[in-house]
Formats: sequence, C-alpha cells, structure tokens
Amino acid sequence: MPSDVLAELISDKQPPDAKQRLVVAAEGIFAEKGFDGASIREISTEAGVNLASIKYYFGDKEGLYIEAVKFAHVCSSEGGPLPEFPASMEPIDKLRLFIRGMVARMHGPARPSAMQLMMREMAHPGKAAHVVVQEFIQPMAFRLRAILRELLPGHPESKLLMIGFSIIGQVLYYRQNRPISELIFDKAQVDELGETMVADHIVRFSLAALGHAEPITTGGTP
Amino acid sequence: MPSDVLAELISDKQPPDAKQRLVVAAEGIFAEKGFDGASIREISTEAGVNLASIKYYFGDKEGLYIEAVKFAHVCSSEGGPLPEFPASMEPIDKLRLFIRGMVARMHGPARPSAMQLMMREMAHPGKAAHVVVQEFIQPMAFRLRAILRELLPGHPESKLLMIGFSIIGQVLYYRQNRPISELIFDKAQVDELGETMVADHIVRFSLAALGHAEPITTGGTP
DNA sequence: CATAGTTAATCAATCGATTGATTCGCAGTT
DNA sequence: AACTGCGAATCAATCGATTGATTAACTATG
Repeated sequence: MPSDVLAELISDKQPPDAKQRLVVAAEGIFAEKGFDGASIREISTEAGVNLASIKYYFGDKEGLYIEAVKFAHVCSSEGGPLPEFPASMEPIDKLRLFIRGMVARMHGPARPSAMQLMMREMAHPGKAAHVVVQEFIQPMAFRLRAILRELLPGHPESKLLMIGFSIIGQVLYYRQNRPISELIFDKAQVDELGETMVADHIVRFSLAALGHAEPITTGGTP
Repeated sequence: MPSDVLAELISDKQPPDAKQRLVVAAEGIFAEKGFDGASIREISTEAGVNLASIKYYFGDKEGLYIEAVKFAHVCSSEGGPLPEFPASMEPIDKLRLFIRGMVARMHGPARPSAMQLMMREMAHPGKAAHVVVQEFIQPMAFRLRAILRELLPGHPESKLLMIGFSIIGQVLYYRQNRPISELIFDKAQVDELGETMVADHIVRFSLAALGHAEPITTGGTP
C-alpha cells in the first residue's frame, strides 16, 4: 500500500479539520454577503466539506454564523490585547495611545473579512451582536471612559459619554464608510489617507477639542 | 408637490394606487430586513396588492428596491432642502448651522425607516447606492467642504477632507450605532442624550477642535 | 372592442434541514 | 493476528418549504 504517497496527496489538501475549515469559509462568505445573502451550500462547497457537516458540527446555519463571528473576533484581536498603561502615565498620553491603537486595530488585522463581519454585525445587531460587544467593543469603550474620567474630572457622565462617542465615531467612520467616501469624492483622494495620517488627525482633532493640543486652525500656510 | 402626496402616502389609508403602496411597503420592509431578508411576497401582502403587480410595475425585485430607496431619499428630504446661507454670514456660523441641520435631518424625519434604509445602503453599497450618494450625501459633503475651505484657507485638501470626515463621523455615529451603544452602556443613559444635546455637543467639540470655541475641558464643576 | 390593471395559479430553482447508509480508526475479545 | 463492536465523521440523496418570476384568464374603464 502506497500509504506514504497517499498521505502526501491528502496532506496537500487543507490540513485542518472540517470544522475549522467551515468556520473560516463561513467568516469570509458571511462577511461578503451577509447572513441572508450567504447559503450554507456555498459555504460548505468552499470549505470542501459535505453539506450535512454544518448540522453535525453547528446544529444549523445560525450556529455556524455565531461561530464565524466569534472567529472573526479572535482574528481581529490577533494583534495582541489592549495595551496596559502604567498608572503613572499622563491621561493625555493614554488617550493618545488609545486612539492610535484603536485605529491600528481597525485597519490592521491580517484578515480584512474578520473586521468586515464584525462591522456588519454592529450595523445590524443580530443574535451574535452580544459576542462582538462583550468581547470586542465593551472593553474598548470602558477603557476609553476611564481615560476620559481621569482626563476630565468633575464632568457629568453624559458629557463623558458623548465625548467618547465623538472619538469612536471618528475612528469608525473610516472603517464603515470608506467605500461611500470613495463614491463621493475622488477614489484616489480618499485612498491617499493612510492609516497613520488618519490616526494622527483624529488624535490632533480630539485633543484640540479637549483643549490639550493646539487647534487645527494653526498649521496652515503661514 | 411632495408634501400632500407624501402625507397621503404615509397615512394608513389605502387610497393611492397599487404602485405607490408597493413602494411604501417595500421601503419599510427593506429597511427592516435588508434586500435578501425581505421577500416580495411579504411586501405585496403588506401593500395589499397582488404579487404579480411587482413585475408589472417594477420589472423585478431589484427594480422595486431601487424605487424604495429613491422614495426613502424623498422622505428624508421632507424637512426642506439644505438651507442656503447668505454669503455675508461668518463661515463659523455656517458650520454651526450646518452641523445642527445635519443632526436634525438624521434624527428628525417623520419616517424613521426611510433613514434606516439609506443607512443600510450606505453600509453595504449596492446598485442603489449611487442614488443615495448623488442626491443625499454628495450635496451635504460638498457644502461642508466649501464651508471648511472658507473657514480654513490655505489648508491642503487632504486635511479639509479629514476634518469633514471627523464631523460627519460624529453625526453618523448616533444614527448608525445607537443600538450598539445601548448594548455597551445603560440603555437609559444613552437614551437621555436628546437630539439637541447631541447637536450642541458635536458643534462644540468640532468648533473647539478648529479653534473657534472654548475647549470642552472648560465648563466642568468649578 | 381595446387597453390597463388585477387576479389566482403555477413555474423552476434554491433554500435550510434531515435522513440513512457508509467509511474509518481504534479498543477489546477470542 | 483475526475478528468484533462502537462511536466519530462523512457522504449522497432527498425532504418540504420558500424563493423570485411568469403565465393566462379575468375585470373594469373608456
């Protein structure tokens, strides 16, 4: 028996087990077409497994979807956990690093479809929304609020909330609305806004709004 | 004369012809479930017309969808066209009015599903995206850019672009991500942020960032 | 009559879900 | 070694339901 040759033939097929291949394929197709737009047949075909495997491993389509969202979350968190700031650091520097880190995390992940799927779930929260919120968004939001509380003592909670929304809103815009922006303006003009340029701008804009940096107005042609 | 026809369309009566009833029903159901999630059977049932009427009037499902998006655009523009500012007005006041107007337009329309459908099309641009962009988003964006150009002469276009995105990003956040925010924090805490409070905050935050208002830092408990 | 509009009925295709049979690897028994 | 039993995993095949699309017959108006 040419078991060695056979093993090689099999090995050049996808090595991971069928369950994992299903999750990977599902994450990509769900991200591209949404829950309703994707079919479990297309997913199982792309994964190279039988259709019935979806029921076997995940129960039904929704179970597979939830696992795909969870997988997208771990993929997007691959760049390491949120950095811990030393308590001695100035809150203004914490905020600066926080914004930079969030922008990097939004634009950085090796697997773009992962972030795309999470954004989809955020735009139209379904039965997997709590996973995204609890494990991805909520930690960021609470950390930002803590920084703002430290930076702006004595301010009411509602004001801190809105300031946080203003910062997150800026960061999310470039992830959620870039295709639309390219329709409005020149695609080249929008595409030349690199990740670092966007991050620097959001930091400057937000810090200036909070009175911890010079306003944007300065810096034009003298 | 949109206002009369519109009022009649939105009313729960059924006097208008089948074509308009179909558009109204489609706008609501497409906004709620998306293009793939909605079925033309459900739409025709809610409209109280026969299924075949969709083919008769719109050709196919996609034709009906495009008309529904156009209708949503008309509905959301119901509050009148963008106000024209006198050329003598200070650009800083133009910007203030612009932000207020945009927030009001986002949260104001009598028919929430109209804005919801347009947001859906913006999040995942399809074959009706150009309609939303061309007739709804683009005019706003160009007007904002003109104001910023006037307010910040000599600044490079890329910087004006990012400043505009920072402002629009804040405005859009409350429309796109409110349900998620309610999952992160207390629902009551988020809901108490009224339209005027949000508008005032965005104006203050943005003007402060541009150096035309006192930074947010001031105004805490003394 | 002719045209516009409406209707019920049905088309082929695809959907998610499910079945029963089959293969495979591995422990336990003889 | 040979056989056996068992559970995990995979397979082709098909289920009923629903999808978008279409037809032909019908009604009403001018």
